[in-house]
Amino acid sequence: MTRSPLTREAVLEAAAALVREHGPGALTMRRLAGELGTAVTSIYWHVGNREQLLDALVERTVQDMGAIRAAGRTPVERVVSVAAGMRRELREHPHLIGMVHERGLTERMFLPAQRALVAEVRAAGLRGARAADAVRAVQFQVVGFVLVERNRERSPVQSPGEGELWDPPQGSAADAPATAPGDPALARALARPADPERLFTLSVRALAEALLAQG
Amino acid sequence: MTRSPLTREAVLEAAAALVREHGPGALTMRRLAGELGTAVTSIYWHVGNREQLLDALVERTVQDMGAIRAAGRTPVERVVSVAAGMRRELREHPHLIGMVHERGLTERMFLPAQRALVAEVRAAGLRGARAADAVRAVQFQVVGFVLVERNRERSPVQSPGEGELWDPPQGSAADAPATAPGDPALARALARPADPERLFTLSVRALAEALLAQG
DNA sequence: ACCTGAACACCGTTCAAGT
DNA sequence: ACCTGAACACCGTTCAAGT
Repeated sequence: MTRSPLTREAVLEAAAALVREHGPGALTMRRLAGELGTAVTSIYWHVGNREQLLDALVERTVQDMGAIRAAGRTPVERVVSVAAGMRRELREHPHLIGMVHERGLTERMFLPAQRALVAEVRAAGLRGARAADAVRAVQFQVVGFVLVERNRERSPVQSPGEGELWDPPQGSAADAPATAPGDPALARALARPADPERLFTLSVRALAEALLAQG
Repeated sequence: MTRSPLTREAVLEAAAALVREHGPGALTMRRLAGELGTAVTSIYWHVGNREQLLDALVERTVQDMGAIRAAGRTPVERVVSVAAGMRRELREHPHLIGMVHERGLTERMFLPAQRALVAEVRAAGLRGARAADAVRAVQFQVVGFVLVERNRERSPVQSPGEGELWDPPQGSAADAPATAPGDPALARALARPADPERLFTLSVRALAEALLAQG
């Protein structure tokens, strides 16, 4: 029953499967060895230590990420479509995004998207440092949004606090300004959980509108 | 040499110190016990398991966070000042923010800031669901930005990829649109590392301008 | 060149036993 | 009510030894 000889590629494949199916927490060297039917120590020979294994894994999926193409008529709509594409790609790799983030590779991951954003920003008439700022603002916005969003999904017991907002601030100092006097629709809207999809589009569009208006 | 009896408060204090000085990774039950001069198992009696200890720790510092007051003349400037305050508070607890984030408490952490934002958004004339969207958009923007920013700081080997953007896309398909034809200032700006402080203010101001303009 | 088991230094957690 | 040590089931990593 000699197994096919272990390769670096096979190790990465098994590791990726483990992460995909059971999350990054399930990726232990010993469990991986079990999955591969080898001794733990063999893995070290092929991919170095655990940290290097994770690096390779991340590198791999970053390169697998597809290009992002703009769609829409106005530059603002095209920027929004690129942002939506970035978000979609991030969300398609729910486990990886955290690992990419921890490794500081989020920007490299979005080089193609950056290229697309540059084109749109220039089409809107922005040049030089101002154009660069606009591109970066959108990139930060998108990545940041997805990070917050993903976290929100993982721990759904978020909203209880949001209701308190409308009770009198009991323990707090009296210098807290009175807010939302007589706007029950606002209060209700904030009490409801946010619709991330809508909020995302709305935010990116607002940001893009303001930034591109300078062109 | 009988030590003063162990209390829940003492455990939390020691744990907080450990995190503050050596990061969350240093907070192990055994090391904590060592620091306190007790058996590991005593900790369990006082605070439950490690997860509950972290919960309590986070809860603690979330409540310690000060109120945030708006400053400035226009609603936009006042929103920007609140956002800056949120960012400052987050950055003052560099280790905690990750823990808060993982526990999905970021929003609760910012209830006072939300109250301030509601006031400004209403001052700009927004009402109901539209006002709620504006508030949430800013909140997401700020928290997301700080998350991305913090990650960037932790792994400074980020920029190498950004240079590649301006080389001909060698391996990539020919369908990649040509970008930034003849804008060396843009290329240079994107090659330089971003100035987060500037980018933050710029982004929040742009977002606030567009959102508040609807009022 | 590739794979192995043994060993080291860590983890979090449970539990029966002490006072 | 509070604290303890022993024990269990895990970790990542090193290393000398095998083929």
